[in-house]
Amino acid sequence: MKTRDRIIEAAAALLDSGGEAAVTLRAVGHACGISHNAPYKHFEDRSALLAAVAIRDCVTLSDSFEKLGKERLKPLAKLEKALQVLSQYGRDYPHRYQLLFSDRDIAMQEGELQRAAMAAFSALAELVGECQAGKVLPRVPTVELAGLLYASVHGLIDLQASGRMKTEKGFKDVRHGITLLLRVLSMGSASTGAK
Amino acid sequence: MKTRDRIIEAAAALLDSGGEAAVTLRAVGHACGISHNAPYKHFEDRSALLAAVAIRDCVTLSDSFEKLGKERLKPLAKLEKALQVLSQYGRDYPHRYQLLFSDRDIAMQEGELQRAAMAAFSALAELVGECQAGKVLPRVPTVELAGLLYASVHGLIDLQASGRMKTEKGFKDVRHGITLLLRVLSMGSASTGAK
DNA sequence: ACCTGAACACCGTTCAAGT
DNA sequence: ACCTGAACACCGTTCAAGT
Repeated sequence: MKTRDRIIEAAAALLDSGGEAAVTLRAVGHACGISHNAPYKHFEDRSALLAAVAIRDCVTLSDSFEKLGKERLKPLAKLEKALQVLSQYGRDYPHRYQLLFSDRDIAMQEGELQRAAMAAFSALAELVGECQAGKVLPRVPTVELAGLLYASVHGLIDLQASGRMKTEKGFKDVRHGITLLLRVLSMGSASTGAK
Repeated sequence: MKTRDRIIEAAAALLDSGGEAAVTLRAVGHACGISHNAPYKHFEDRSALLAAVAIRDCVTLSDSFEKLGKERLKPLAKLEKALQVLSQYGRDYPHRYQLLFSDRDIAMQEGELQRAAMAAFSALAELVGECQAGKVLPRVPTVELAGLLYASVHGLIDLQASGRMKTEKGFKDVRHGITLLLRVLSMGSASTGAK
């Protein structure tokens, strides 16, 4: 495995176990058996290294969504499955989720990350469009509905990832929230609703 | 003004202008005309100071929600106004918003912050309940609907605060997203819907 | 009770030097 | 092309000492 990839992997592992603050170049270097400033030969600076971690995960997610689009399932089932993939990622790797979907500095990165993020969104929007065609989601502009749906699910996942998902606030878990969301949304489209 | 409050204010100002990384005890001390370790006489550590900033804002928001509940307006108008107050806060102070509603370490704080956050949520849930009684929101358990609504709006605001609200992804602004959300939700309740 | 200055361990980043 | 060690400026935190 190339040094560059080993550095990314070490950074991801440190991020998972101790949060962003734990991703120090010294710890990364030590985990890879290199000096603390060797990473500078592979990445511009610390922020570029974190971006590389985010890009790797974003590409993985985007691929999952595209694969899901080709499965032979009902549109709504496909959409629900895609959203569960996202929420599973948020549950398993809360720090990486927040880096990819909630971090301000990461969002400023241009280029590769933007492209990967847009690809993921487009794959999701396509699934939403199929649901509308099948009359299981309301007939409002597709991109807008996809954006709103994505924002809502992001809200649920981020609430959990940040440790704010309390039962007193009406939350059981993200999966339950997504199911409720789709049910309430589909109520406004056709007679598919109920229970 | 007490030194303690001046420290909080200085921290909030630094947070607004340069993000969390800019809130160094040295900068805070300098802004207050005291030494860089004087804040330790008022707060346990840096994280407790940040928590104090979050608590102050949370109490302000909670008060706003309570006041809104007493206004003479239609339930849905009250609810929409409350959500706009929240989104306005997110637009004006994105770093403070993310500290209060997206930061992991802040969420771990017990006591005062938890109480303020719960009070804010309860005030919101009450408005949701009024809407359901007025048949403009679907008849699902009130806390669950309030939780879902809060999560969705949080998702919209956080997307904007983190710099991810791109028009290609179907977003105009948070206000527009909230309106769309309430419209789609109310479609599934009674004949109030349409356009 | 509140503040200061010096000190410590830790960090990102730079740079001259090595293979 | 890739790596190292020393150095720099900057942190949070602690502590003895001052009023």
